[in-house]
Amino acid sequence: MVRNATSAAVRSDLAADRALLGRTGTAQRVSDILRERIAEGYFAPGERLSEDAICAGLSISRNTLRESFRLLSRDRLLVHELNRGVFVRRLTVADVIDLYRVRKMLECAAVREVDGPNEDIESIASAVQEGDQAASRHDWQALGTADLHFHQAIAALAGSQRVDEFMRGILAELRLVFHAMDDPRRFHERYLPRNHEILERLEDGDGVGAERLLAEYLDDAERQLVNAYAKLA
Amino acid sequence: MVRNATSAAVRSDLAADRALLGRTGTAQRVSDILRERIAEGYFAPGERLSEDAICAGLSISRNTLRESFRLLSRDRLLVHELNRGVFVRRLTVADVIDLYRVRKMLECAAVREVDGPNEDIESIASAVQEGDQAASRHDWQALGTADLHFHQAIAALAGSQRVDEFMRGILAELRLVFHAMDDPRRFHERYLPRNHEILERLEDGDGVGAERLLAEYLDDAERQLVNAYAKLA
DNA sequence: GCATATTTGTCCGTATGTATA
DNA sequence: CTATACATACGGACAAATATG
Repeated sequence: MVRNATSAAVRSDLAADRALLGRTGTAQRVSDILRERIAEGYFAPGERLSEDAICAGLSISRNTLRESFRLLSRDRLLVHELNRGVFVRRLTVADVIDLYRVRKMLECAAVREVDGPNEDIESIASAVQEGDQAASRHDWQALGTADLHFHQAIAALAGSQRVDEFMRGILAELRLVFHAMDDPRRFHERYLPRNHEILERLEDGDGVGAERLLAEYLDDAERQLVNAYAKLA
Repeated sequence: MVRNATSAAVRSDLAADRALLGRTGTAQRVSDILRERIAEGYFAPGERLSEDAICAGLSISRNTLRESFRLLSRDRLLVHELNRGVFVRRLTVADVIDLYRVRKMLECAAVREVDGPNEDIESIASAVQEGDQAASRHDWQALGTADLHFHQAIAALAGSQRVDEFMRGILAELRLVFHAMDDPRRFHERYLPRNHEILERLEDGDGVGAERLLAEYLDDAERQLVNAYAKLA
């Protein structure tokens, strides 16, 4: 009986894994855990991740953990130095500039095509709403993630699975930059009203107008972020 | 003496590895070998790659090979099915459309910014020249890769390391599509003169003119490729 | 539908090489 | 220079899933 119940619980876990197609089990699961830890800043940029320590902590083998490390290195969240181990990525100012160059290309191209009602705009609107609620709660962490959701939704206007995935990676890297800064409040707070404006243009079907606002937004954000980041490095 | 000479030779190999920063040794090397085999069509789309067979063939352990598989899966060249193994990716028509959507976004945005002399245009010119030579040799395989080099150089105009890498992946996927087709000649041959035209515009600093030609090029190529590919699937 | 062989998933132990105190 | 700690890579083992008869 008990054995059956346990077996059923395990089975449903495996079924859930199977649903997410690429799942290979442990390695993928572990990489998701580590990705989360990195995203929330538990592992700081520059920190070295010891194989033995994490193996022991998560009760997995070195081989499995190494597979997880590979996945995260591929996502640029970890850097692998030969015979030295893996470290949480520490981005340079040049990286920040590169990230914003990519964002300008993708996000601007995505909004420019908008010339009428588009159902994908709903997810942009809900990201803006998410930001409003976070701001009213004075939850600046949540405001930051709402801003990322906003721009992820912007990129999704392109309607390309690969652009979506690329953008996810870009924003995950950007999160590393935000974690290196002390005060996320002032940074994200300033841009909330501009997200509203961009949304309005899109809802009016004015893609080129939205593009202009978005380009200004990204230039300002890049300038401010580079200034703040250069002081730390 | 002999021992010293051998040691020196090995050392220079390792030094070369170290120079290419991300090198982690065997796994990376093996993934490069497999990537090459896939690119040249030795492993056909849909084919399963046996762990034992490749381990034996390359004289490496399963653990190392599995790390290589991870790397290639991350590049979308292999797909990993749980408890079934890895297969060479087989792209759908939707994938082809997605790939061209990305190309239009990136390549058009890259050329649009050109408004004057640019040293990066040299590599575009040499790719065109590479295509001319391949065509004169009637080497259609080489013509195909020259075309890919051309578009890689186009994307490089953006001046972003991440865009370069993304584009490399996009074009590697596209190679899988070309391998599924029988006659690469007619496909690539048609577009060589258009590459010349685009290059001329860029050398004249006419970015927007180049963008228009490039957009037409990509639309035509997509249409033709989708038609040919739909017949196979 | 069942029993088989094959293949993958995961883990362990170890020998070797590398970096660092 | 030595010693310690760690990463790399290998080979073997067993369970679980899949493919085959």
